[in-house]
Amino acid sequence: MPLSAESVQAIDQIAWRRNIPKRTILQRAGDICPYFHFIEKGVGRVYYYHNEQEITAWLGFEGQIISAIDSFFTGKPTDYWIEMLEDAQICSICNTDIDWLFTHFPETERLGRLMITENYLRLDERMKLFAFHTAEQRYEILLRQFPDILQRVSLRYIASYLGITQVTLSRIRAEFRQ
Amino acid sequence: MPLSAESVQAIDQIAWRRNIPKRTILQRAGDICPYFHFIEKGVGRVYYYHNEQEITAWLGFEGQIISAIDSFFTGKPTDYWIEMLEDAQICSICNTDIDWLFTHFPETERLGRLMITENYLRLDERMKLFAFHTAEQRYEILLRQFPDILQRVSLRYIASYLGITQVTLSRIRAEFRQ
DNA sequence: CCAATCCTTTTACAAATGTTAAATAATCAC
DNA sequence: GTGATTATTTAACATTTGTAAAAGGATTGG
Repeated sequence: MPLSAESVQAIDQIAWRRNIPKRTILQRAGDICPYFHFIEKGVGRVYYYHNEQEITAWLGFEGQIISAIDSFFTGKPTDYWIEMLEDAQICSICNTDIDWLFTHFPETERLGRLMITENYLRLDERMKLFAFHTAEQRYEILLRQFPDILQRVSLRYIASYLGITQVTLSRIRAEFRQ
Repeated sequence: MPLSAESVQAIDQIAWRRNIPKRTILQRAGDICPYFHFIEKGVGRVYYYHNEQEITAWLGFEGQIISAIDSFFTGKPTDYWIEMLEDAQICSICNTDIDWLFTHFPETERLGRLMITENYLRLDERMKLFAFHTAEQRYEILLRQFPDILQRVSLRYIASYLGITQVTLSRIRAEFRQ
């Protein structure tokens, strides 16, 4: 989507680009100024605790956005942690800056709406994946979607992202090898 | 959110309000101009076919929006059917009219963004419901959320919405009666 | 290189949910 | 009201997934 030079300059002003090493925690649960992070390089995971277990809610790859998206929208402290799993290059924008941007450069509001819409559709896909596919089908679909995921993300995070235990994932993989 | 008189008038022009009887199909799979329907009275369900079975993807009550929301956003033909389960009062807006509205009345674009955001958060809730709760917990939570749902929606639709078979739902209900 | 730690697989068993079919209950059309 | 249809429950059995514990592999820091 094309933007005017003024809007682009404004985005440049509020965006914060940087390189960060593997295992950096991009965001901690409890933060009240959540960022929206655009991944230029690297893989990250969004997770939170449920019954003292880490649950991987989202995996983000190059060209995608990774964010504690509920908190980003509501302005309340987030329950999510965000960790980069590889050395990464990240471009972040704080949500108060986003509000400023939308108010002063109305055309960016449309961009924002379209980005939320895109995320909505991805979440809708993920919802259908859970509602109507077995664990094995979800694993196959994930591999097709991200062919290099096995080299980049450890199996316990993948299991958690698929909503199954590591034991079940191991069983599925054992089936596959036959 | 307050809107100017001009925006309100424009919305009035494109909105289509009407009463429809129980069992009316609001939208058929394959349609290419999907509507977004605001429910003023009644209950509706959004469903689609998966392995020749009807799957209830969404239930909508008074004050909520019901829509083949993927198609509404993408402009592609929808796979969803929408049926009202009670005599209902509906206010519908076509997505091409929405685009016109957003372009000519920029303040409505913010309203649109906030509405999508709200729907995103609801879907996120539903996602977590599936990922981290048993069928029994999902049923309890649904009853708390919509206390009159048992009088208004038949159990097979509820089972489908919860992502379980009718048999499993019956078992859960039998447990409850003890 | 080695010990410690973390990651993954395997095993045995338990619990949850699905499948099929039949029985019962409720609703609808005439 | 009555018969037909639809909705819900129950039963028996199969399958999937979870839990806990142990064992084997891989990785890391000194």
